[in-house]
Amino acid sequence: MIHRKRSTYRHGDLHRALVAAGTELAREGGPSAVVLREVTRRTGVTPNAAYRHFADKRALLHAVSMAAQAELARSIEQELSRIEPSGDASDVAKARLRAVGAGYLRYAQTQPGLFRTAFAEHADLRDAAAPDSAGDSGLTPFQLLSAALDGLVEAGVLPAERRLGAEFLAWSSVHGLAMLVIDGPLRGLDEEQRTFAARRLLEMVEKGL
Amino acid sequence: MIHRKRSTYRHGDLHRALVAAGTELAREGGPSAVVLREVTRRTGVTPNAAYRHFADKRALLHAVSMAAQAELARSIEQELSRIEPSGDASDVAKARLRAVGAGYLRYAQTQPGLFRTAFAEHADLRDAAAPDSAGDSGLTPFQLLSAALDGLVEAGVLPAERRLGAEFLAWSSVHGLAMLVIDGPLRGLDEEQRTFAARRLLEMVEKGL
DNA sequence: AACAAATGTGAACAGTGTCAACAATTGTGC
DNA sequence: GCACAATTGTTGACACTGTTCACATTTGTT
Repeated sequence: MIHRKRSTYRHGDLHRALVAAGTELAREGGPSAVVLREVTRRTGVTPNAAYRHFADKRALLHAVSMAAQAELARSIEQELSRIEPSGDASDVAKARLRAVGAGYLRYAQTQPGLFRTAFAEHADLRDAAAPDSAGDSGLTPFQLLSAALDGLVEAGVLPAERRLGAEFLAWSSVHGLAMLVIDGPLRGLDEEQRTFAARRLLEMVEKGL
Repeated sequence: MIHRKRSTYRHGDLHRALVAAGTELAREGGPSAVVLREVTRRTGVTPNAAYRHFADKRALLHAVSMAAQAELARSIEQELSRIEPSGDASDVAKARLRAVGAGYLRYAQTQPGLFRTAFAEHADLRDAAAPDSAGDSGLTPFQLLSAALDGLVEAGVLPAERRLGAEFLAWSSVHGLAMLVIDGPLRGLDEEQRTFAARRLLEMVEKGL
């Protein structure tokens, strides 16, 4: 067998390239669309090359999931940056919590494939604090939510004794709406209905927390 | 080629048998575990036999999903049957809404594989009203929730102007908690923490609706 | 310069969903 | 009764997937 010099040796940053290709696939078709052979195909490399950087297909998908969570974090951060510091501290604190929810929901609707990928493969609570899944601020979606809730307590809006486990309640509500809207039974709602449902839901959380 | 009499002809009710086998697979390993060839293997039939009853693998999975929703409905119904009619009508109405949520969450934790299957394949709002996904009472999970909310309005607990879209809010919260607990980042919570979170969540919904 | 580690390729295997052609059973019109 | 069509299953094949093992080539180390 003749072997000439290979041009595609030492790709340079194959790890990152594979994650990037997988992310694009997930963006278009969700977690099931990220198939190992297609990822390597798009990267211009042999299927087995992926095994030098990831133990499994699952490991690759996990990396893509982390990247998706980071994008989600940036969506939240963007929403947070919109709010202007008014005089009332409690109003600002409330606005920040709503911004977290709004950013979460906006990302789910804008990038349903990646959103589903972010939570498809079993993510641990450790992942929710891993730097891979953090946005530009260095905080993960979960940490951004926690910070908003802390702010609510500091501003005196939320009693301290209700703070414990509050992220679970807020997260559940928003996450559930996102899931039901993008591929659950609430799919097919038009833009107006969705924003209405989102607003009502965030009001419910604020009131019922 | 010699062809003798076949013993496995006219299975009788292959359609139902396939759904049953698929349901068992989903129960053990979630939606990804229901693989067409294994389903037919367990039913003692050739892979292609399934194509006489289902257009696709997706169609088979959809049927399993409907069956899972029916089981979910029965879990809710069981929880509803536990509540005794006390004197106060508003207390009963509130208890019924909590029962719907409790049955939902209990099923998600008891049968995570089937629960995930119920909402894995894109379910329409039509499916939420289809008789295939109804429990013994003839109502689907969504319809059971709607009925509970109607009861809340009748009892004067929930103002009528807040009734519109209320199922989406309640459903989102409970569904989100279920998802996060069974394979989301909230996995690993022990029994006590889960029931605590469930109680707090249902309180939040009742208060914030 | 010799050698080991890292990073890619090639060939192969079991397993999957699906299709086209065929066969056996069951039902139907005369 | 009986030819004939519809139903329901089987056989064989194909393209595709994730993964393993052996091998080749490049890069880093002593």
